[in-house]
Amino acid sequence: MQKNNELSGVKEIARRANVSIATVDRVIHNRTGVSAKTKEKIEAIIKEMDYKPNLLARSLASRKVFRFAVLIPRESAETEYWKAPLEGINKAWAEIRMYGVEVVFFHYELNDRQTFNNEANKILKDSFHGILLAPSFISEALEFFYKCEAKKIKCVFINSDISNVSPLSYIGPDLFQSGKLAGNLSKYLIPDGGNILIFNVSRELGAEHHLLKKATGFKSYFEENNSSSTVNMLTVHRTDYDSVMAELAAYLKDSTVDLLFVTNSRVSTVAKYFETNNITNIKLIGYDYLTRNIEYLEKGIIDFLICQKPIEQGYKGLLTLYDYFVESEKIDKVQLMPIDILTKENYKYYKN
Amino acid sequence: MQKNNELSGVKEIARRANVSIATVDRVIHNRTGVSAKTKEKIEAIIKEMDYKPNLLARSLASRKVFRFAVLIPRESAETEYWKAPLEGINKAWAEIRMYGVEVVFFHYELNDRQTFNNEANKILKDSFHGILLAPSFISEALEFFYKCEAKKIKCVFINSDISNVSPLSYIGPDLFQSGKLAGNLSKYLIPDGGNILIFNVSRELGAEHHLLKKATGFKSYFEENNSSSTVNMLTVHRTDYDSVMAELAAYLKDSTVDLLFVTNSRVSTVAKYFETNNITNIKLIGYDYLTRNIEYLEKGIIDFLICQKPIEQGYKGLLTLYDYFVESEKIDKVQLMPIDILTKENYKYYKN
DNA sequence: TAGTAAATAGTGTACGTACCCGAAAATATA
DNA sequence: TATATTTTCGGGTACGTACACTATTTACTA
Repeated sequence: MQKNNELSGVKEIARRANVSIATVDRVIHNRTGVSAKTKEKIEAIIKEMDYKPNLLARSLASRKVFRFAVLIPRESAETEYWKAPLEGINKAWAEIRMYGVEVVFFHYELNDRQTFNNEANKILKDSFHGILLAPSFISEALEFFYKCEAKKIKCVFINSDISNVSPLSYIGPDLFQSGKLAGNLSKYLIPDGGNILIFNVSRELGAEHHLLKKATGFKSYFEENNSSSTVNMLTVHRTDYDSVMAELAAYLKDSTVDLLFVTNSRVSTVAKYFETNNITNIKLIGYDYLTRNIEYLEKGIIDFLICQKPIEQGYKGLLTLYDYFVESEKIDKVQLMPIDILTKENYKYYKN
Repeated sequence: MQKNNELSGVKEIARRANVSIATVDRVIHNRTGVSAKTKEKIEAIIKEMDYKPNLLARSLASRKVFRFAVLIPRESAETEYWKAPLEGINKAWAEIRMYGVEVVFFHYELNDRQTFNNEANKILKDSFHGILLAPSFISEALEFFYKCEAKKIKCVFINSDISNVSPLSYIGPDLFQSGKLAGNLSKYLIPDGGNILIFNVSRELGAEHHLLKKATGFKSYFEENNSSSTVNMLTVHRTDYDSVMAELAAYLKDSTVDLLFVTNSRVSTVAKYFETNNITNIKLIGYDYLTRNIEYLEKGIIDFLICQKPIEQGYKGLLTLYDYFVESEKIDKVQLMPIDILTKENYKYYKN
């Protein structure tokens, strides 16, 4: 069996247009050096043939290399979350490296905004075509983004977005809706009229903006449905177990809570507290498919986990840069991730 | 910026081994015509260099074509379900056709097992390297599978599996667990001790085996949890609205039902019945992200939809054949799909 | 109108691999 | 030893595209 030897490709275009391959090449890449007349003719033929360049041959012949930087938090002792996007990025890289894609990784600490600046500056000193970043710290990320724009470097955001700014694409959850879904799920856990606590656990204020979006979405569910539930919010600026425990204990001493919504992956910290103190009457909703969280989901201490495909975010993030540069495709400005619900019953089948 | 001009590729291997490129090529594809000594030497060098062939160049230079047949149900007036796998297949094909992949489609009617045989025979008369099929009718599919095995044609199953048979891969849901999850979801909808009805809607008995697996899984949840709920099952061998309606009405006249579990995408038919008859006190769980189902999910008539990534099933199905033949990768025998839960709140973000 | 610069078009090689074909070496047969 | 066979290997071209380099045509200047 043979590959389709139908006349196709630049050679056939050249033959039909009575020009050389090089001329066809010129109009395809719309370079200069072709008269308007021939250009028009060739373009017509290309359209008529519905010519699609052979990407294999193209990238084989091209000596071009695209360099992408990745700027995301380092996986921390407190949460393994960022392992997932990294895994997705590496998977994508493996698929496209033969097309001439180079990737350099830069990691900052989620509880230290200065490290973001350090890594960002390293990137700016080097030379990259595109950057895949998690803009955890709004003002720092914004500053960096503008510098990139000035240098004509394309950015793709993952995990959380920044308002009023337009990267090549945002790939991640709709944070508001994600929170709203959490609110909705509460109706399956407790009757209306209960006491609900939104619990934010985050060291850096700047990295917290996306948690607040979730909280807002969560609250909106109750407002829109004229719920008689009471929804309060508590924020802890420490992420270690003892601090979280202390703050939570203090709160629970004065107030009754029927359902607790943790706005990020730190839900396992709360679950651990519930477990050690034998608290079984508070329903618990949180985020992310992490081993520690799954453990508590399995045990029934966490009732629902909401997940947003972190691996896929990384995977799509790098592929988006690739599509833009190598395949020069038009890119969706926003690529929202699904809002997945994990329970004790279905988590085994989840693909992060 | 230039591509890595580090010495790599067959040329470098040939240089190091003091042989020609052709000889290296011979050992790579372990063809005959190379002395044991040189073969050994070249293999050592390949290992040492950790040589990875450039797939682009390989497939560009290769004149090989792989022909795959796709044998799945035609999208019917009653359910658009099979549009989704088809979409996934076409997406995958678009990505790999430049690697020399040909795909021919064959469609059978889900309510007529004879059409399966007709199409299957067409496939056997032609010449294909691999087949992607939905083995809806067990005995017919089994017969076809054995004929393919005899002709050394590789098969990939999607959507439902057949026991005691080993295709190249099965890509689809774990039907038992899927049903079990549905059972679990019931606890969020009705208190324990309720009356539950499993409802199968399927014309052909043979195409129903995977529905029964779901039903078994569903029941197992109640057994394992020592539930006091009553679980009955009803099967209708017509798929048109009037027949379904009649059967259901007859059943409901004699029995009270608190929750109804429809084992396939026909749940919208039931929902329509509920809507027109203003039945609001029966919770409804069903399958698949179809426009009609989503409509009733939005309206609150369907409470949960379970989805199993039909598009991805098709996508992965074709890619699996491709990986096996073109990239000669080792293939996972079973590729289970996630069991996704859709509610009114999160369906908008679902990727089928 | 020659002479020159600018615009336009063509030729040829390279990318990394596959594979045909023929040459050389090794072995077998006479 | 001469010839025929077989085994082993190298040369060279092709895949479809990119691009550097060269050749031709056209337009412009003096």
